[in-house]
Amino acid sequence: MSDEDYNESVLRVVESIPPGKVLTYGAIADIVGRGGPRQVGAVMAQVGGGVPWWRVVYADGSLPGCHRPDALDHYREEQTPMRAGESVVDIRQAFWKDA
DNA sequence: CTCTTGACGCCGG
DNA sequence: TCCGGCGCCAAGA
Repeated sequence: MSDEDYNESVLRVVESIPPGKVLTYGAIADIVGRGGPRQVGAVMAQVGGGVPWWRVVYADGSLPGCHRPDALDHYREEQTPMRAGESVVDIRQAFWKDA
């Protein structure tokens, strides 16, 4: 497995996330079966520009600072479950339990 | 080769 | 339930 294959695997998982749902860095790392949350984050930072990056959040549903207000627009558009009045995803409901 | 840094996560107070 | 701190893994200086 080369680095490129790893990147591709991560990107593929992110692309497979349906609208209104989200996955955590740790979950993605677990699905890919290689590296850890930090590595997934590293991949996203480098080549995550072409995928629905806003559907990837912290394990507690909070947003990485890099998502900026842009992600909020997508969430509103996709009807993503959010915590009332707070820019935080309701991980309990939004977590994509299949994969 | 060692130290720091970063799109993270879990444990304990 | 909220906060702070420690642990992890790889890349870069």
